[in-house]
Amino acid sequence: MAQENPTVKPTQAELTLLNVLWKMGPATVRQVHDVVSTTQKTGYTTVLKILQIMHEKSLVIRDESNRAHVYAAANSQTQTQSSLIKDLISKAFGGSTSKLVMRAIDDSTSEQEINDIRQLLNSLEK
Amino acid sequence: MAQENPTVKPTQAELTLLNVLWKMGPATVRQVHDVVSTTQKTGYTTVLKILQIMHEKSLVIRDESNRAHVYAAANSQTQTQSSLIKDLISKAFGGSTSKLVMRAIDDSTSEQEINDIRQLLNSLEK
DNA sequence: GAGAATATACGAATTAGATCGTATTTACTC
DNA sequence: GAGTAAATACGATCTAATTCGTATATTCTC
Repeated sequence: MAQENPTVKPTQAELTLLNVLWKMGPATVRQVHDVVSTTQKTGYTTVLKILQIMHEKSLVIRDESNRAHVYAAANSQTQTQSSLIKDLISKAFGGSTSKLVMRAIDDSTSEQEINDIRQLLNSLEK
Repeated sequence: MAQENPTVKPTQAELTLLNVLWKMGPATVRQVHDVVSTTQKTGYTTVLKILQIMHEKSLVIRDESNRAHVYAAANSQTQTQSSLIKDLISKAFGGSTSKLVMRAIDDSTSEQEINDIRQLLNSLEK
């Protein structure tokens, strides 16, 4: 399952905007800003600038056919999650996925989460 | 299981040095540098500086009783791994541990890793 | 079509991370 | 105790991330 592009790791701020784009689908700067500004006090031009930088990095694609450009995530949420996990595993878990999984499970507190994981594992066993 | 300190998230370079300290135990700048320089071309004073900064941040403790200070990780590897996972879960998995676990398992490629995880799950079932 | 509203573009300021050179201090060695 | 070796301290540079102000361009609305 080779990655098409070398998968640039998004920064903190970039990830925040990607989360919005994954949830909403393609959106204008204003739409993205409206969403993020409900939880953060981020200026409109800040969101614009970050999206522009992300476009340079090919983290997003944009449709410039209208005055208000429409941005969309270039990579799927799943792809991005995978590359972030991979990065963490290599940097902090000596490359061992099972160590990360064990730690994540050990840390699970909520009963709901534990049940979810259990089901996940059951479906894996067959 | 409350955290004693507010758990500062180590940076990339800091994590590299922490990995050495966790493996070697308490060590001098020179010892740390000797190890990291086998895989990277990092200057001695760079390692020194980063350890000093980490000391300010309380990521490491140091024994100054001898001329060559002896540094040790302030938090366990397990603690640090947990906080890094927690951070990733909140930023990229909408707070869902099971989603992260699922993604990690889905991405597992090596047969060995898959077996390790399977065993981990079996031991969890009882 | 003048003016208001709204968009992008651009560049500056700030902060943090990473790197390293040089200065200074400390301790051995003869 | 003079000189060398080796340690820490300090500060400068460079880059990247983040933020936002201002300039400029476009489109609506009367």
